[in-house]
Amino acid sequence: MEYTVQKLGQIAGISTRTLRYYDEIGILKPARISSSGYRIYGVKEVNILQQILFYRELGVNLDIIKDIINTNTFDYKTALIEHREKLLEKRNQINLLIANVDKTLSAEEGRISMSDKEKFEGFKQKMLDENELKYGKEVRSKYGKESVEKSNNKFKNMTQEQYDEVQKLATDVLETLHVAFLTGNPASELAQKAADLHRQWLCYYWDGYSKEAHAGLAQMYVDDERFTAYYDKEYPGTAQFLRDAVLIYTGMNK
Amino acid sequence: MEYTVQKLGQIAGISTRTLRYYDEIGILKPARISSSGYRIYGVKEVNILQQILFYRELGVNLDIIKDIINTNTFDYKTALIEHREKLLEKRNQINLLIANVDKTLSAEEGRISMSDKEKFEGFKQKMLDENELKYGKEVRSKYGKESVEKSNNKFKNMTQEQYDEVQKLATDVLETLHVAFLTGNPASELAQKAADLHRQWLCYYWDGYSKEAHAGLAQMYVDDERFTAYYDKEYPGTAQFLRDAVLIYTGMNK
DNA sequence: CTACACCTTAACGTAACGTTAATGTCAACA
DNA sequence: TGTTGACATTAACGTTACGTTAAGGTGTAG
Repeated sequence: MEYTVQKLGQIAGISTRTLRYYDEIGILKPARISSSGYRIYGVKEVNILQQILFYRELGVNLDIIKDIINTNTFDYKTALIEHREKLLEKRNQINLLIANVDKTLSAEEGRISMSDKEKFEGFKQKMLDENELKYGKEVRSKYGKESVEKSNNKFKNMTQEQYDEVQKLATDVLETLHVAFLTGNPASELAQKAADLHRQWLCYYWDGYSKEAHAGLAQMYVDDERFTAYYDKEYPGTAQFLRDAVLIYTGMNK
Repeated sequence: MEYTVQKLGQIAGISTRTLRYYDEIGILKPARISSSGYRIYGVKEVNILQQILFYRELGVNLDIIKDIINTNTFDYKTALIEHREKLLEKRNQINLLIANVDKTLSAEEGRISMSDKEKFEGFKQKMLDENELKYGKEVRSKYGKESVEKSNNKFKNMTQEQYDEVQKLATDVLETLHVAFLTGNPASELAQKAADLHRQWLCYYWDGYSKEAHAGLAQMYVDDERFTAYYDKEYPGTAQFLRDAVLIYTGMNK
């Protein structure tokens, strides 16, 4: 079976230009050149091309693909694992970009809702505002405004007892956390208790609990200095400790 | 406050080349040109530059940024929301790539298991140990031991009947495929039956079935010559036929 | 007056091809 | 045999957002 550029291009689903380019950069040379100067590819070249396209689809750089196919002692598996790492990194970058866009969008909304704030009154309302100010933006940016609004509604409908319970939970979390912190082990029973209390506390604010969101918030406690300051006030390092505990608690620690 | 290229570049954290380029493409013109031809920027330009850099950080194309800052009737919010969509799409693509790499890696193991299986029929545990020795450490360190153990347990817990069923399914897939192949139509009933058998077979190896992953694997059968060789052994073209059938079966054939 | 830091324009290089442009080749048909 | 149309070839510019020389003019401190 011999193929010209177009035939090979057709069965492989790529352009003739691509084949010429691959010839040019030495990634796929034709089996031979016809008397009239045509590129003629054979079965071996088809297989190599399949390899190339396979890696290309995975987003691997052509230079590296060149190494892959030129090195017969190539470690296929290691290469894929390394490539996977790169993809994860890329995804993280995009996640960051998304978070930034979200933040911007919610900040924009924040400005608009500021004018609506006159409607709000009462101490619960004040608390809400504070909460909003403190956590709204970040949480909103991460999990969408819907959940935050749900949370606000939930909070507005709290009874006095429920409200007291929340306050108590908040201090419980902190106290348990501090004692656990002294043990130094975020997997310890006490630390896990703290993480569980933290989850309970959260559930007063979030309508739908999810491990991912919980772990994400815990990570934020470390990333955002305002949160860090709150938890580290008495014992520096507590925020990080809480994050570790929550990661274990949620099973999100890889 | 007036700035030359370098001063502005320093406070903005960008190169002088970038500023000249922005001038060149008309995205940021200096306030005036000094008698000696130097670019002189003012406060207004600093603000515009901040805008530019802000959008740039979000990954927005310079052409679009140009529109944004040149159009006073520009709808920032819509633009950002659209940009967000694009980012989400990109992330999905990367997720797909990651999933493909993962499946490739695990399928690779599956393939090795298969060839070993024939040799060591009846010695499942021994094979498990070998697998563990060869790949356990590496995969475990990269992906956490959980998934590997899941896979092992799944395999270990197979009854003899289940094991036979897998073997039978594998040959069923191949036989059905070969007969269907002669019809030449991957949408034919028989070809779809083969795709379904293939799915059943897969489900013995994959913990969570998904159309995307199934289609991805089928594509790999065409892209990777080792898989191609397996399916094309008797009738060349079978791998591609299976892929087409699976693409139709999963509805991923656009 | 001389360094020396700073400014300028011009032009090539990057990754992976797409897209003309100008021209040669092959098979088929009148 | 001549023509047509589908194929092939090389060459070269265009794409993004600058980095990197190169060659030369300007401003100011010593």
